[in-house]
Amino acid sequence: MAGPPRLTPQHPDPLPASSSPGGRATILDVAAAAGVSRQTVTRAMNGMSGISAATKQRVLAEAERLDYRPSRFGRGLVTGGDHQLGLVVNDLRNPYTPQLASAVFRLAAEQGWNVMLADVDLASDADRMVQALGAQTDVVIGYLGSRRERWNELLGTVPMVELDPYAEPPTAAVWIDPADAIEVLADHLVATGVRHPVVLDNSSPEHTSVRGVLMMDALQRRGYLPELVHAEHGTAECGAEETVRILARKRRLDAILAFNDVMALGVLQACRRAGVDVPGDVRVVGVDGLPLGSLVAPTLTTLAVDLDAVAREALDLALGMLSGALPRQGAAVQRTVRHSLLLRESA
Amino acid sequence: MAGPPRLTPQHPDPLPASSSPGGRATILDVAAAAGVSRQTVTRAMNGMSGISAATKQRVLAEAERLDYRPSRFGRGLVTGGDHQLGLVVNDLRNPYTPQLASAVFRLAAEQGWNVMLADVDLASDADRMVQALGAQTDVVIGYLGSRRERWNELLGTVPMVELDPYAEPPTAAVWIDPADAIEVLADHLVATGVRHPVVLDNSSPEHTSVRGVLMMDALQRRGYLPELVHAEHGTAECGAEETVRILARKRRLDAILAFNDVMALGVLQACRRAGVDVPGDVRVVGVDGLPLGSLVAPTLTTLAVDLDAVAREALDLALGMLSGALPRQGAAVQRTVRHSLLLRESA
DNA sequence: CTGAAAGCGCTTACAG
DNA sequence: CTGAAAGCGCTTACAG
Repeated sequence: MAGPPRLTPQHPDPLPASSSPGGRATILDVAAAAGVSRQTVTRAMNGMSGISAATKQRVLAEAERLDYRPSRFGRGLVTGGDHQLGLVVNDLRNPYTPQLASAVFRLAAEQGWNVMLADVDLASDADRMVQALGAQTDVVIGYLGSRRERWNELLGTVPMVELDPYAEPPTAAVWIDPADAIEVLADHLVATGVRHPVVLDNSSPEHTSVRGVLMMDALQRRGYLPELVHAEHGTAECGAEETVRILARKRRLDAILAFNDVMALGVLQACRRAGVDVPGDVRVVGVDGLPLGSLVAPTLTTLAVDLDAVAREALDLALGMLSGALPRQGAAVQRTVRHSLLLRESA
Repeated sequence: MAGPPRLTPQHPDPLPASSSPGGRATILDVAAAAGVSRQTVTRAMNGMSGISAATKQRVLAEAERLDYRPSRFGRGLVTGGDHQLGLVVNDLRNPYTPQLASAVFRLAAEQGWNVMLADVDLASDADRMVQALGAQTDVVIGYLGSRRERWNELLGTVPMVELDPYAEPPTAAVWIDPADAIEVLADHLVATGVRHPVVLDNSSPEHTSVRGVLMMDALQRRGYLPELVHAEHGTAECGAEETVRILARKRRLDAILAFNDVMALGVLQACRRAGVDVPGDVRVVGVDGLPLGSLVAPTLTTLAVDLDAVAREALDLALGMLSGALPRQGAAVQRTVRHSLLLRESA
């Protein structure tokens, strides 16, 4: 009746070739160590039913001893995993960036999406970061600047939504358009008696920014002869330095239109230190509408943009492309969000 | 010589059961559609060598037609995937947060780590976010506050490094300790002739913050009878509102120590509007050392913390635990970073 | 309560 | 240049 005696006990799972010499412990290592099958390990690790308290405890102890952590890839492969969104930004320390990122995070979370962030401004290996982002996410949103073609290549099949493109984009994009607000602002400057405005652009002499061009044009069409100043960085420090130079050079000057709010904050600071009254002597205007602008004195007049709207449009495009409801090219995947003049004290 | 004729062409890969009705196309769908094997699809998708231009083009065309994107799980399972770090923060719109996040991102990127961010402050489903974060990352760093026990459970086997714990933590942690700087500050207040300081805490009457307690204690030991004011939120608005109340109530008052820089900015604004000179009438001090504090007038004196150091210690702990060089419990996985007094104009 | 089987979607050898 | 085989680490049925 009895068959030949089994000399070796039947092992529930084949022993792993080597118990991970160098690599992480796997579910089979734990199973072997605890003398159970891998699905019993799964039950213990995930708090599932159908396992005795004693077995569970023994498995968990072995798992801890082996420093076992389930692979997110193995698990994701079978469970499907979560939806993941990549966000490319330029410098988290610029107050604009977290304002945008926060809006994206909030909306994404509402839809059950996780967000991975890549700050490519301070990165020496931005290409690697973008590629890694693409490898870990289902869709990428962000500021791509002049590197968008290269990054679009790097991202391969991962759909991309560009924010604030500097020129007609090859992919989906959300334009952030200051043109209308600039017209309103120019009218406001005329109405308040400005005579000699300066545009403080964040750009190089070879390449004026789009918003710099729009500002100059709107002023010229109203009969102004505005000066255009190029500042290398869009920071408060740079804004302050350029303002010191401008004030030293120009006798007549009664308005400074800065490229963004952060630079305008530097302008305000430089004026304050030079004893120049804002808005009495010089009116100052920023762009972005950061809450920060209402913390300084005088509070900052600015061309505000609704970053919640930017985030909403971007996510809408991203999810639309993913679901197949939207194409991945062409006019159907372009949206526009416009600035609006936010009058505070500085102009 | 010739064998029996093959009536049906040999298919390189078995046809997928159904060409993904509802799900995403897989590599087998593309292989079938292009009439090649899956490894040829891999070659085409990943720009590998060993594939003819014609085949590659045909495969890529089919991939595009089927909207095929390789699964990051399938790929990660075999390639090992990247190292991924989770960061839990409280509110990206608070300027402190991006400053910290930026430091973590920069250091993580230097070591080839990607970062996933979860902002749990504005989230209704913070628990789900933390769990999702744990599922996608190898280690989690962050501000956990009173929810740290629950989240530690949720994270399961994912190691955790708590930042700025409010009390002795069960896990690895980086303390951010203002005690020394507060002593230096208190001496400074004495030296500059302050008589009637107020501590503006971000807390409830039932539970004063650690730093509030330290401030009160340091002042009392120097013979002061400081008043403690509880502000509900750590925002500029709240700081301004409380300051208005304090100014209306107290005739004698010559220093306000705010819970953080952002609140202190609100204090400065309220003083400015009330015609109270800072630092002439009232000295104002914040905590954090945000760059922002040097953009206002007067510039903000503050207890600064080196967030690069915080990020460095946190990453060091995280990577140490992951490599097994560090235990996952106990004193060995606790670090401390101290504030220091940064004297600017407001005190 | 526990385990044997199958399979998630990919890539990396290896063979031709 | 192309394909057959094996396997990454896990979970989900299913069988006992």
